[in-house]
Amino acid sequence: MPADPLSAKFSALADPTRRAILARLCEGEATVNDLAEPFDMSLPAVSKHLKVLEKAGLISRGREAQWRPARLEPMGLKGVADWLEHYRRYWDASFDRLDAYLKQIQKGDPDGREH
Amino acid sequence: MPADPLSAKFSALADPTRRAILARLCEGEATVNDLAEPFDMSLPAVSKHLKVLEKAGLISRGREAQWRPARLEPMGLKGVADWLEHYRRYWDASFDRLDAYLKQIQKGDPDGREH
DNA sequence: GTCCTATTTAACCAAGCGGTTGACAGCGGC
DNA sequence: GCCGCTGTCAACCGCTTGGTTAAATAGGAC
Repeated sequence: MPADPLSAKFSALADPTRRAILARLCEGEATVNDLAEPFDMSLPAVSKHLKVLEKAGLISRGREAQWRPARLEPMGLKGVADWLEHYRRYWDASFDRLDAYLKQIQKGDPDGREH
Repeated sequence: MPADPLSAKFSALADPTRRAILARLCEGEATVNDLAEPFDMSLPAVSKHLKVLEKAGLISRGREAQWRPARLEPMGLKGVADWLEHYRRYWDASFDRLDAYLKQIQKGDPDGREH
């Protein structure tokens, strides 16, 4: 893990291929070949993606004969979730306002003149 | 917003400077000069960071005379939170196991032989 | 108009990223 | 030992990123 784990995690997640790999790993362990199968991409490319995910602490890898299965690292995303949690109140509040507005419309007050 | 909003958001968040800017904007609107003040960085650099955040839908900007104040876009992070939510059960489960293990230790069963 | 402040644009640069191909290493089967 | 499979390493390439400086734009004050 680098000096700034949070940046590493966000950066790792900023790629659709890597997010798809994570989604696939929710179903259980997988080899590099398994993971590469859905993508139009060479094996070394997938291997690099796995290394990024591993360095970010989002997956871990085992060794069974010539296979190096990858698995989800369950606590990996917790740091991201904790960071996000500080901001939850902003979109919650915003959603509440939107919700109130929609209820106002239903009452036949589309301009929100009531407030 | 680009073709892949989620990637744009994660990518925008993968920079400590930009996360610090978001944190600062929690306290309210701020001008580019305000935002640049804590950083050892030129103004155009901050301006670029703001553009990244804006394109990711995490902030929006106004126009008041020659100032272009930035403010938090409340719903901006919701997409990220929704994506993360799918994975919550993984770290929750992991935490529960850790919790159970700690309780086991307290009971004087450090090797977890009970299970 | 002229000056001052706030901010963006343009051009540039070094470093990193995402991909490729080709060679190499680990391991089981024969 | 040798083949075949799985995976990584190394070198390379084009594009993006995060920063710089210098010049341009926008708007208020005078």
